[in-house]
Amino acid sequence: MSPLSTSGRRKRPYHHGDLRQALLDATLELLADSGLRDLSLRAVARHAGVSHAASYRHFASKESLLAALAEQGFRMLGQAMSAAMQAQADEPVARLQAAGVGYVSFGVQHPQHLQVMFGGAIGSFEHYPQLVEAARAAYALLADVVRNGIERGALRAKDAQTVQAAAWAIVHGLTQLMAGGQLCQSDGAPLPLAQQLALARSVTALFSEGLAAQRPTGRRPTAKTGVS
Amino acid sequence: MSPLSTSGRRKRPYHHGDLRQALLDATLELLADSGLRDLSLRAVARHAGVSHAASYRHFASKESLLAALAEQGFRMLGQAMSAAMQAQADEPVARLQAAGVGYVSFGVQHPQHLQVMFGGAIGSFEHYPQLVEAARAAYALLADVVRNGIERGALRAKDAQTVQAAAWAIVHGLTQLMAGGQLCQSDGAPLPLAQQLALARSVTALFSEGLAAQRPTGRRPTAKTGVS
DNA sequence: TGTACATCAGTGAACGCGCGTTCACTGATGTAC
DNA sequence: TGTACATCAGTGAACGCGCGTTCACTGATGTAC
Repeated sequence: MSPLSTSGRRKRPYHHGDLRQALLDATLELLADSGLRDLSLRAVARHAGVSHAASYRHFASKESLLAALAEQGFRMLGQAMSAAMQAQADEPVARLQAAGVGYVSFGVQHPQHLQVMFGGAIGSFEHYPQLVEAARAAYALLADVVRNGIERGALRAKDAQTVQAAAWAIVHGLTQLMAGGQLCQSDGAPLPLAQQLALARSVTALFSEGLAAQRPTGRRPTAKTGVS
Repeated sequence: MSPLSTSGRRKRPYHHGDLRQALLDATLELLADSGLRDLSLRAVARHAGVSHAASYRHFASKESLLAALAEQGFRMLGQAMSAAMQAQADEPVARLQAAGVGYVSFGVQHPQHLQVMFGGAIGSFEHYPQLVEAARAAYALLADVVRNGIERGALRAKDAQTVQAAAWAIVHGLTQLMAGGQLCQSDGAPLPLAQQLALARSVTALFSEGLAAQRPTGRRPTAKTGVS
C-alpha cells in the first residue's frame, strides 16, 4: 500500500498512503487488547504510528471513527448472512437457520466490531446516515427470510413482526452471550470457536424447526429426542 | 433515613445515614441521564451531595461500586423470574414462558442495571465472588425450568444445554435489542413499555410453544395461523 | 522538461478539562468506666 | 450522669495523568502552463 517499503530502516514517507484504513485497523487491534472502555483516539494514532492530530484529516471526531467501524461491521454481518443463505437450497426453514448461523458466526469471529456496533459507543446512530442504512440492510436480510417463509406457508405465522423479532433476538442474544463470555465452559473459560459454532447450529436448528409449519420428521418429536 | 430532616434549610448532618445506598441510587440516576460511557465517580458523589472522596469509605474503587450495582441487578432479575413463574400453575411450558417474560420485563424496566450487568463495565466478574454467585443463581432459574421441562417430557429435548442456551439467548437478545433501542417503532422511537411487554409475551410464547413436545392446539398449526 | 502554485496530509505544541485515587485532617458517635 | 477515648464517616486539597480537540505550521504531491 505504501509507496516505499517500510522495512529496511527506510524512514516512513511523510504521506501514509491509506491512513484512514490504518486507523480503523489500529482501532480493531486496540479493542481486541483492552476493550471499548479504554480506547482513546490518541492511542489509536500512536498504534498506527502517526501524530494524534493526524486522524482529524480522516475522521471528524472519535465517535465518527467508531461509527465508520460500526458501519463496516454491519456490512460484514450482512455479507456473512447472505453467504450462509446462498449455500442453502431455496427452502425457508434451512435458509432461516443458515442466516442465523451466519449472524452468530460473524459475531463470535469479530467481537471488536460487535462492541462498536452494539456497545453503546455511538451516542445516536442518526448522526451517521450510512450507518443507519447498513444496520437496516442487515436486519432486513433476516426479516425478509422470515417474511418469505411465512408467505410460503413454511413457517408458523403469528404476525410476522413477532417472528422476526424472535429470530433476531435469539441469534443476537446467543452472539452477545458468547462474545461477552457469559456463555462459557464450566470452568469459566470461553468456548473455543468450534464449540461456539456448533452451539450456534444446534440453537438455530432448535428454533427454526420449532417454527416450521410441519415438524421435520412428521409429527412425532425429533428422532434425537429422548427423556433422560 | 437521615436523623435530621434535610428540609427547612437544616444543614445536612455530618454523617449521612446510608451513603452506600445513596451512592448506588445516584449512580442509577446518572446512568439514566447519560449512560455508562460518561459516568464518573466524582459525578456520583456530587449527585449524592458528598465530597468525591467519601465514596471510598464504602467502595474500594469505581469498578467495585458498579459491581455492587450489577449484583443488585442480578438479584432483581432472579426475583422477577421467580415471581413470574410462581404466578403459573406447575406446567413446564407456561413456566418457561413466564420466566422469559420476567427476564425481559426486568430488563426493559431497569435498563441502567442492565448496562452495568452486561455493558462490559466490569473487567472481570471473578474479582467479585458475590456478583458471580448472583449471576449464576439467576441463570440457574432459567436453566432449571428448562431441565425440569425436559425431564418431565413436556419439552422437546435435544441436549438440555442447547435448549437452555436457546432460552437464555432469546430472552437476553430481546431485552438487549429493546433496551438498546434497536428494536423500535418504524419512526425510530423506542417502543412504549406496554408494547415491549406485549412483544415479550408473544416472542416467548412462540418460542416455548415451538419447544413444546405437543403443539398446543393438537397437531395443526396454531389457531391464529394464516398465510397472508 | 521545467517551474510556479494550489492543495492537502501529517506535525508538534498547546488548551482546558475532568478523572481516579491518596492523604492528613476533622467532626460525630458510642462505649467503658 | 459524666468523661476519656477509640472508632470511623466524611472533608478538601493535592497528585499525576491522559484525554479530545484546535491551531499555525511544514512537507509532499500533482497540475497548469
